[in-house]
Amino acid sequence: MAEQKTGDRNEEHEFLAAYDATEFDRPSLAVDLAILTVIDGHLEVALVEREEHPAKGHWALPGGFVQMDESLDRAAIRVLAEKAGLTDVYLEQLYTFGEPTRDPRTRVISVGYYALVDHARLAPGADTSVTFGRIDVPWEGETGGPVEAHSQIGEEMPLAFDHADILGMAVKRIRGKLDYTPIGFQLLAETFTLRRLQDVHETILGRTLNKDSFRRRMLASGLLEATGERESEVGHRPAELYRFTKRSAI
Amino acid sequence: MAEQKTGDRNEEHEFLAAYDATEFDRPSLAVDLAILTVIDGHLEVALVEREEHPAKGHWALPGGFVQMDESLDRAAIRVLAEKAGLTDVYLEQLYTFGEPTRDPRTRVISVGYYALVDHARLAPGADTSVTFGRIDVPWEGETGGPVEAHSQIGEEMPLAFDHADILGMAVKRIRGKLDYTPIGFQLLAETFTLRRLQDVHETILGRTLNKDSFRRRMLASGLLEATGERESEVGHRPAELYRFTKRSAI
DNA sequence: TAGACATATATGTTGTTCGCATCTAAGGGG
DNA sequence: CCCCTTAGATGCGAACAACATATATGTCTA
Repeated sequence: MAEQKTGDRNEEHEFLAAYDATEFDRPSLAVDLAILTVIDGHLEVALVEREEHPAKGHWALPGGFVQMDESLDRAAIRVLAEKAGLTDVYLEQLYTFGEPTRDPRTRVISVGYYALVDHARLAPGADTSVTFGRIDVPWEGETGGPVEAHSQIGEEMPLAFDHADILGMAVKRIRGKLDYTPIGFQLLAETFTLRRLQDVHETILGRTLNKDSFRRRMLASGLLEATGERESEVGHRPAELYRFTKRSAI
Repeated sequence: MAEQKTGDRNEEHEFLAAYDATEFDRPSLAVDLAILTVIDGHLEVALVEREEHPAKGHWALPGGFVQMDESLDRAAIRVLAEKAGLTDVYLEQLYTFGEPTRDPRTRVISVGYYALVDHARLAPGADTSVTFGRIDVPWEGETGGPVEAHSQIGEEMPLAFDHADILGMAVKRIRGKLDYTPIGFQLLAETFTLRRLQDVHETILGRTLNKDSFRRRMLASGLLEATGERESEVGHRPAELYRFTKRSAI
């Protein structure tokens, strides 16, 4: 990096003091979260029913406006805690949506995030206002496009604003990422069997995988370590329990 | 989608009319573009020297504020045309940068984009204010992290704001994308030899590739079609010229 | 004009990986 | 104690990658 001279520094300071921040029009800035989990062989997402206009009666991704002193990541973490009562989950920025008409109130730019969480962490609190909806993906592989959602009893859950696009982008992203990154672990408890991990992968990808190839691939990745323990009370031979070696962090 | 009753429509209309758009603080919103090309075996990026504070004397990615009635993509296309005189190039949203302190003037959120363009399209106009700098990538593979730039005669070109991070993210993205997507074509002219295409891939990836495997992979992808023509005046056996079959669009 | 030279293109060989099939292991339940 | 179910290991062939070698085809030079 180049060093600035002291004269430059003073000059810059004066410039900044005189700068008028209202010179340009500014849109509102929000984060919207696709909080994903796998429940009973289905990919599900946290949704909030809108009780006010606009899009009253539709379902929205949990979201909130970004405060002036917080980063985008920090805003996403805050929304995750406030709306879903979750901390320490896998969270990643997805894409930013900025069509001028995406929100009828005013110009709102939404930075989309997705989070992956073990469904077992969702039940206990029940202090959250979110409902989980099952995701219907009308396309194969990583084609991409909007998706829809329905409740566990089959009722449609129409999505508000462009949230079908955000959610579709999230599904596309994790499908792609699953091929070369071990994000499947994030959707499981601390220890799990290889079968459970494969179930998660199959649910996300929407297709069946070869059992042996999957085993080999996972064990060869060096990201799993055997705990030495086994599952119990399963009515058949118990499988080894594995743990994610946190080496590669998030 | 669920139908709204007429009563709901009127109610929503009244709500929107009364909505106060100034309720929340709003950051400025900009787009910054990493316009990438390959020149003489080097990955280069379009940079603009800052002649005013802040970061005077540093080099910045071409960028601009998003207007209130234009989408993010449209803003990026506009900047591409205004600053670099380019139209119809490969352009994709990259990541959004929103650290509160990334711009010392005021809170500025920047939606990063990257563009890929054949370097031959950059020379003729010369009506642009951009200079191309060579990218130094201090990491291997797809590790990620900030990168630096230097001029073609070896002078450092210190990057302004967090543009080293934006550029680093762009390099990481295209390295990853190159493995399963034919974006290399975007950096070449209409027709090209397999050798040229391989050169581009090697430059981007920062490592050599096996020639035969590369040939097979490219030809098997079904995205290339032979033109029947050959290069000429090369001092050795001329190679077949290929063309990108636009089937899969951008 | 013949041959050297450089690179494109084709062919072959080997090792790795993936999918599929088969076999054995180990728990629970009747 | 036998049977059922799923875990986990082993073996085989196809597909594919890297590496090596051989041949084709242009320019350049003596």
